[in-house]
Amino acid sequence: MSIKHGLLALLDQGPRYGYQLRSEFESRTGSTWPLNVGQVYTTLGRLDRDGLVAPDGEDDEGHVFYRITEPGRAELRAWFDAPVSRTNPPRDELAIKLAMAVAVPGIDIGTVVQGQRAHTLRALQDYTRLKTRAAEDDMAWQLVLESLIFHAEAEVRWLDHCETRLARRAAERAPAPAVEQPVPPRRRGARR
Amino acid sequence: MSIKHGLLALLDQGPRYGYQLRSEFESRTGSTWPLNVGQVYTTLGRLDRDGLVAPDGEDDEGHVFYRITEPGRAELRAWFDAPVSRTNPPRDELAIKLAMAVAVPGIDIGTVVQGQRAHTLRALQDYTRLKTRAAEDDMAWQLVLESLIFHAEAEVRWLDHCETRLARRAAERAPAPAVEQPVPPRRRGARR
DNA sequence: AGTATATGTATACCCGGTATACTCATCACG
DNA sequence: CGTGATGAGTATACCGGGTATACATATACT
Repeated sequence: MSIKHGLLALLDQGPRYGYQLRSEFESRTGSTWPLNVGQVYTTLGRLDRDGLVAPDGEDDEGHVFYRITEPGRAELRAWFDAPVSRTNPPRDELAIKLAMAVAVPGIDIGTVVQGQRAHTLRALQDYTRLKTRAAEDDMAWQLVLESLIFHAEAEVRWLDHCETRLARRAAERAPAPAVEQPVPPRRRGARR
Repeated sequence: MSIKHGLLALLDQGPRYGYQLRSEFESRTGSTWPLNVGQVYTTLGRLDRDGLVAPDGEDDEGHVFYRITEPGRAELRAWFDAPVSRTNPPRDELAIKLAMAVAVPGIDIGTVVQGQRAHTLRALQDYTRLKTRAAEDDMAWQLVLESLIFHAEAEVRWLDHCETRLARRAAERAPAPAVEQPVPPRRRGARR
């Protein structure tokens, strides 16, 4: 939903055309999340279909403009008013990977953690380097960068935390390794 | 890609059928990311199409089993070996929202930040409550929960950081404000 | 002149997320 | 005993986001 509302926020500042929306979206988020142009046009189509934006004619250069409608403004307002739900957080591939790794025999979780840690640390360094270069007046880009930094730092801390946990488990298991078999759900008949 | 590989990881431990895969996937991630059954079947179809799994017959109760293939094992191994890319991080709706909010006139960013902060704090409390209840031997679920906690904490810290940044900007923009809006006292922490 | 690059619109395709249809078995209840 | 709720189980429809690509024009470089 972030693209839809992001475009609405931009259109709230005046009519725009597709390519322009992409440029502005990316300059706001500092090219962190490169926005495929195709998504702009498909999203504009859906917004138009839902009555949140409306075509606003073409200029002499052939740019197809859109403007926000009143329902669109209401939708935008609602987006800003309601918090982003963190009760159903988006799937985190890394967390899933480790959750799977703890039970899959034959793979070394320590190596997985270390590889990820190094990778995330590199990303973190890239972010901090970008931050020193960021224009001082570009508040949006700075905030986005700092969000990325905070989350990357949290990830590194979590990875370290995983390592100590896993080490503790390994120590407990070493004396008397116990492997639990996965129990499939109760089987009841399923034949049609 | 996490579903695809998650299913491969489960199938690596022996043939399974669709419904069973959903149950095990959810028990691993502790029901954080409820997995719609439909996705299991469509994903299994794609995995079959790509030769990473193969049908493994039905049992007497009509369960349609799948098993992992050699290419499937290679794919799984590659997934574990390569770190999750944090150079192209997934779109963060909250970061986008604030990046847009700083430029949209007529909306109070402070309110947005406060609303989100309260919401994220509530989610954080839910997580810590769940953590006290988590079975001690359920390592996967614990790790996932701690990942969520670490990220929620990072989000709260980032929101506080945004507030101070925005306050500083406001001060620069309005050097001599007649009346300052009183800022309610910050409550920090609230951790386990 | 030809080629690369930027601007600009649009469509095809894949994957993830959600809802729903449909069947069969078990269990509770009046 | 019948009926209805619930759970197990498979499957499909639909939507939105992500990526690639087609296609056209203008500018710039060689």
